[in-house]
Amino acid sequence: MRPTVHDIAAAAGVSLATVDRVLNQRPGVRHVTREKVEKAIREIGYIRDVAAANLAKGRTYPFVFILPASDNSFMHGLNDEVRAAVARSPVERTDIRTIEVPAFDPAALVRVLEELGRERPSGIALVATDAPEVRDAVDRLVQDGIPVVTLVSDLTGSQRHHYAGVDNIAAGRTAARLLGRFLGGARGEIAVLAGSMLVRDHRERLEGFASVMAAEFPSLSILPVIEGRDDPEMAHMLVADALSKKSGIIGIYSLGAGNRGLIRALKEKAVDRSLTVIAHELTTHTRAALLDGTIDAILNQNAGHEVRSAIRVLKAKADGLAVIEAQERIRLDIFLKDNLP
Amino acid sequence: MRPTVHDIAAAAGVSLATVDRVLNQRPGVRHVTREKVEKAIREIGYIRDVAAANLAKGRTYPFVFILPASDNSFMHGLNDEVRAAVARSPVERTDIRTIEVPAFDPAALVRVLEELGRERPSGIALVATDAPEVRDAVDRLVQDGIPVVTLVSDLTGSQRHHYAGVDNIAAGRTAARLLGRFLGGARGEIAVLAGSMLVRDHRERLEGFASVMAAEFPSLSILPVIEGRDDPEMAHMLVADALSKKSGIIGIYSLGAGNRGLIRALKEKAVDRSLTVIAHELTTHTRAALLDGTIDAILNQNAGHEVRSAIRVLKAKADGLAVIEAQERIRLDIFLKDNLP
DNA sequence: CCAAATTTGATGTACGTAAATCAAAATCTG
DNA sequence: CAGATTTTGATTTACGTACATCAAATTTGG
Repeated sequence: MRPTVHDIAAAAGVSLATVDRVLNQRPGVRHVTREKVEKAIREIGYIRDVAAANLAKGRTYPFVFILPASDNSFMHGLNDEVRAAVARSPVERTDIRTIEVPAFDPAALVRVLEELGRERPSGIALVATDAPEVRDAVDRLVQDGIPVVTLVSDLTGSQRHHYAGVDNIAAGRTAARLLGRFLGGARGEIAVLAGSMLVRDHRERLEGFASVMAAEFPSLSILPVIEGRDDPEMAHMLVADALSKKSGIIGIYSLGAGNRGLIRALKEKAVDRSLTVIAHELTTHTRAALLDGTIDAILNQNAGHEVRSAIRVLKAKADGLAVIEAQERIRLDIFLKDNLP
Repeated sequence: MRPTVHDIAAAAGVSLATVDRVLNQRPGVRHVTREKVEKAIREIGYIRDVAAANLAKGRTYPFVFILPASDNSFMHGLNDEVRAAVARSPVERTDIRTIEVPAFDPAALVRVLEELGRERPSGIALVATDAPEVRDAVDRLVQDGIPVVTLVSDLTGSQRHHYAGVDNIAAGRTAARLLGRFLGGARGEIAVLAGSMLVRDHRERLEGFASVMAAEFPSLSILPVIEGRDDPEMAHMLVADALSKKSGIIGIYSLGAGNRGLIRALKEKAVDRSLTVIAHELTTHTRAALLDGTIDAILNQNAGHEVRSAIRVLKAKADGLAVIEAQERIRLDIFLKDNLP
């Protein structure tokens, strides 16, 4: 049987109450006694039974998720995953609330964060808009002792405790290599469709993409970035326009959302041309496009994993426990038409 | 507060004892009463507090993992992951034992399975060698009510409760598409290195690979499969030999283990040739080869996820609970040099 | 050395469920 | 309808930890 608090008490030659004081860092224990108990804990290899502890505490974790109000499949999916987590709340002892804020609007995000500073939940997860004022607001929360994790998009130079999202520079690099290799040694232009250079994940993807392109595929040149604000309508218009004007385009990297519009433009404009297309985020639309050959590869981040990871990290931080970074690493999925889930 | 057994009792107008009898399917409850209680459970939305239940039961799950005694990095990694799971045993209330059996030896595997049939652990996970006698042994265990999951390699037509591994046909198809597209429209021969056609995962990878190759990349022809028995020495010898004799080889698909030998052969024999190589399993060796350009892509199954998934499934089966198939799906990782973890 | 302050011990209750026991009530059998 | 059988109720203990209370012992300061 695994050792219990009673075993520690016996081993250290103190009472249960003292063991409890040491374990839960309550005051009123002399230094020497505390060390004696800690030694016993180490020696008999005691591990707290978390289930029993939670049961006794009856603790619940009030968490808040701040999500952008974007009308694209990825954000809808993220929303669904948060709702799924809410559904698991009774089992996980979490109490999750979501707040929607306008997308790409640092001021609105800051207002919500300041409001939460007063409310003091056990943890906050946010899809960050990368702006100095947001960073400052997050840093204030962290200074106040509230656990904060960024979700999907990180916050430059902030003190946030953790980032639950993919390595976007690596994602961009991967996209470049796939595109470059799929195109063989062909010569031509590559169009890049992004949401906004205001969000860090898009900037980073572009950065990674451009650096590998420049270093390893010199026969391909990148056109100025098209910013579609993750909006299908806007993306459609801009891409259709680019395809009409530039006949040298042989590849497209769509690093943001709003792929519905991109796909529509491709089907209208590029039936005669054979474009190689790499897009982000697996949705109903990108999936269908991958299967029918409109898109050649999809890079994906699993929203469910991100949300679950964020919750695990927030819990750990709220309890002052360590996070196993390797376990919380979010993988970049690469989907071809053959390995779709 | 979430409802408890007391709330059910009150709602159904019966005693706690009766509720307990219904919840834990103990005998001695009239049909009408049982229905009354079940109705109350549904209506107030009671969910059993698993933590409290496990605490009360003090139950542990004796599980057995049967692993092949193969000297390759992947099996070593799998072993490590099982050991890591053993380390987590006290927390997870599992009691995991591992048994090593000679690789590719159905008879030895059957002997172990029959032995376990007498011992009756709470669950068995095995890396299956795909043979009829193994299938029969597994089916007997299943008939006996012992939960069985296959790990990494599945068992044709058996009654095993679950398979914790990747979709190997999809893996082979993915490898074919990557190789085909990386090679552009080039014409030439593709060598395939496998471990043994005795294990189902290798057969399936080949099947998927060959079908996409035939359908979509007719300019590439597949050479007869080289069987290296997942052994680095043997793989080295066979690949070196093939490279010397066949000058038309422009690509290699290594679908099994023993990649150390393959890489050594490539570095010795193919310095002057530019081969496109796709291999399975991310190990120290394949990782280095990917980074230095000897290998172009690595398909990987995360052994840690497979082991943890197997344990979750065995637990669920042992408790007679449902498995969320979507959650237990093992993803196929695709690594280029840019997205290595 | 005494009083005050600090440290430690002893003990009990709670969390939600499992499981057992024994008594009481209801139902069935002939 | 008596007696046997089945069903139900009431109650208790246990799991391992958290947390609170009060008393006793020890240490500290003056």
